Amino acid sequence: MKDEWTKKMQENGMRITAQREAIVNILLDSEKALDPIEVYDLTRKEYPSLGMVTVYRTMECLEELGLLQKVHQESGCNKFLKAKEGHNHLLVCSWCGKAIYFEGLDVETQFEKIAQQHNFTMHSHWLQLDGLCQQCQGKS
Amino acid sequence: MKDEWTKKMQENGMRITAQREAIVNILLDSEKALDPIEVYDLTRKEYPSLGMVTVYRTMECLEELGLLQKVHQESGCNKFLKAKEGHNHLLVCSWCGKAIYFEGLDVETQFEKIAQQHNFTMHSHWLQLDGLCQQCQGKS
DNA sequence: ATGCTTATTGATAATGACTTTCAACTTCAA
DNA sequence: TTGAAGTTGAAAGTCATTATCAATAAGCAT
Repeated sequence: MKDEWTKKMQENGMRITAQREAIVNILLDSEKALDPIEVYDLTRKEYPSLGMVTVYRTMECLEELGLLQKVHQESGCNKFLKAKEGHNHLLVCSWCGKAIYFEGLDVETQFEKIAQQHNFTMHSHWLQLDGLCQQCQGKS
Repeated sequence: MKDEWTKKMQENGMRITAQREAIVNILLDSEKALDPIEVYDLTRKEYPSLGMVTVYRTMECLEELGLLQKVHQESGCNKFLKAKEGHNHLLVCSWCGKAIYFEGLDVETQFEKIAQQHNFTMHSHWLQLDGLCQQCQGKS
């Protein structure tokens, strides 16, 4: 997965720097969506001199390359999760933030139908289930 | 609808002021989700001395009362739409912002099933279709 | 209607997230 | 190895949102 990211970054003219590697490692390791400050704090454990600006810039690039995907939660709308191609259906734990892409739901056709009924041309949809994962049940 | 809002506001100890009435009018009239600045600008046409802070506070209260619902869009995550009880399925025009609550989709059971499969207890879900409404087709 | 308690208002200041700027530094292709 | 071009981080700037507080207004009790 890291190779894939590195490749895509290089292909798009991005240089691989130590800072970017550290940031990418954090993002790839995380099973929850992270905002820039969280990434900053986590990454500085490995790379203390890292600047906040670098985090913003790197995450922006990674999103543009489709490697990161924005996740909106109660806890913030600036959180990013490693993207999973063609899967924008998410199950998110509202306590710990753990995010799981799920499949096995065949609703796209129904979505299209709804859109047509209202004379909309649909471009994208967004489906997110919020709840508590097994570890966090009973905590809220 | 306005009566309903006024009633709910009063029941919860909120006083009905001219400013709040003006803000509520704007929100009830709008067929798209608005952010605080948009509400501020629109409302000042009727009530020029209105302060930004009042907009923030009023909208916050209205959200707490369940009269407003947050809508996340590309254009911002601080937009609010008049809520429709029990309907969190939205069709949003990505050009003009027009938002329509839709029904006729029976997916809650499937959502529950997905959650169970991953040992989640689901609390809420969020479904939004983004596209272009009839008037805006061909504009983007 | 009148007064009084208490919520509300808006100007101002403060905060906090994010962006811009720029000189020094690093990557990587030649 | 060298140099052009991308990258970095400190500092300053911007913008949305929040806190503060004295003045004001709502609405209840009289």
